[in-house]
Amino acid sequence: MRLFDTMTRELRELSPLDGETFRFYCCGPTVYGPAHIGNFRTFVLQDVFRRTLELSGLKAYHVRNLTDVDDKTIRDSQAAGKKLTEFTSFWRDRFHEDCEALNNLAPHLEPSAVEHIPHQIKMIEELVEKGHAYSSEDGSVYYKVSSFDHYGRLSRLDQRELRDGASGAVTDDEYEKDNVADFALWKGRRDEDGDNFWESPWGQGRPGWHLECSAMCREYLGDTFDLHSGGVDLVFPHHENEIAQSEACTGCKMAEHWFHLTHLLVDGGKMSKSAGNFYTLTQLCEAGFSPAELRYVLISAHYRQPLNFVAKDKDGNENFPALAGAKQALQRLAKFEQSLVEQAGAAGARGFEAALEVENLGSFADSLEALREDLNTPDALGRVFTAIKELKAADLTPKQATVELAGFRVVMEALGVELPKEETGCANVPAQITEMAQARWEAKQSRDWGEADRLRDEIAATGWEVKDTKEGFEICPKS
RNA sequence: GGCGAGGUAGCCAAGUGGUAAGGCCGGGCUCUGCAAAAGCUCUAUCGCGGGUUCGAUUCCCGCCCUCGCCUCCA
Repeated sequence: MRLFDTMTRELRELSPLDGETFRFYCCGPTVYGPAHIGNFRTFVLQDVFRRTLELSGLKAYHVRNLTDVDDKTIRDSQAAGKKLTEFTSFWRDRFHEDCEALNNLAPHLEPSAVEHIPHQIKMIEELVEKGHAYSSEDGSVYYKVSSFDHYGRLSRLDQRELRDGASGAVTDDEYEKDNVADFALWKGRRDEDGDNFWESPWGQGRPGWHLECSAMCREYLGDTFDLHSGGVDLVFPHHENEIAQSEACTGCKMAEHWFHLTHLLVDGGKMSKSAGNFYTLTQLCEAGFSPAELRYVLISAHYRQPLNFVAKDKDGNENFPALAGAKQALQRLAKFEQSLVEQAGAAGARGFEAALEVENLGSFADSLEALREDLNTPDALGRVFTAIKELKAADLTPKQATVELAGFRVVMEALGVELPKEETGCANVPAQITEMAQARWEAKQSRDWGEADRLRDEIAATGWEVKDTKEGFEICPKS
């Protein structure tokens, strides 16, 4: 499989350094609140990446950390009057629930930052010893950027003119740095941190953000590993700083490949709480959409392209046209799968494990190929629908249908798309409504159209909708 | 100011040096009492101006516009 590499700015073939297992690290969430759909664009596409890798026959080892100690987790746990770990484990669990709902495969390993503070301290000691870090009077330790020749390579910093404080995010605990570009490895204890401090050779304090990833990568993936991934915003400074820390420490190239995912936009602009366009999975589910529908939207654009999540229609109503479209598209995919099942004469296997076994993808080979070429999810999706159109026109033998069905399912597994189950009406229909629907059915059978339509209107007035099917009728909440 | 991405049908979104995938919506048709569902089908010359070329949406130059990032935000 080929993938764009941020460092070299070119598509590169992926092959495991150790010849066996492709080992990669994804920067995980900071667990201090609900993850938003922008976070999930990244995590979902990383998941599609991992699935594609495995379905291509490569063995994968996926590590994704949890940032469960930093200034925000400390601040918000204090505000909530909770112990740090109690606070972060709550949000960690919510994150896991969302990931599962979105059908993301769990990473093989999910190390937590707060459980690796000794590893971080050890690394800082090494950096101080090698002259790449210095401590300040307040008990903080900073990385000396000027000591690392390659600093800025990933983000092409040498070509930039950094505008001091352009992001408006410089915080006051950065006062004691020698140079603005230097960053904290260790931060001295502050009163407002409460119980959240750890002992270190520089006194009590807390770890800096960038270091956790360097320490955990080294611990679980070694000095050099295959690929490192995260959102584009992490290119600078986070990944730049990770490289500086790790490579200054080990003397080895940290990662062979850098995989960055472009942000999601909402209605053409940046998502933010203040703009009122900050969406979580829970909110979208409450609005009547499913996680699978969100996933479909999230993979509908190429990962190096901004994805415009349309939340408001042209009249400004927040009714999520993008998700409504996804609902339709998934419905069609499900119908198609069902028709193939009928033609094949068997239900067949389904699921990621089963997909790994399939070799002949039939008409869907192109789609997997599209994923293998720089993870082109929209192209893959387009090819799926094109194949469907052709297959519908064809007269398949049961054997051919079986092959196509298996191929189709492999691609759905690669994308991690879960198709909606065939709906057989709604479970919570009030008895009174069911009786009316039954009466309408009887009127209809006796060809009393007037009465049948009258009853249907009457039912509609209560918020329910009767639809006829091949065998009879079904009742759903009116949409 | 610097760096980066991008401007393709009503919306979303691929792609290519030889006149542009796919999805949603919408229109038409078929089917069924009607409706719904389903099936079939229709809808663009690719921001603007130059250049290179037999030929550019695709390459180069200029311009306009949008979006993101610029030290702890996926």
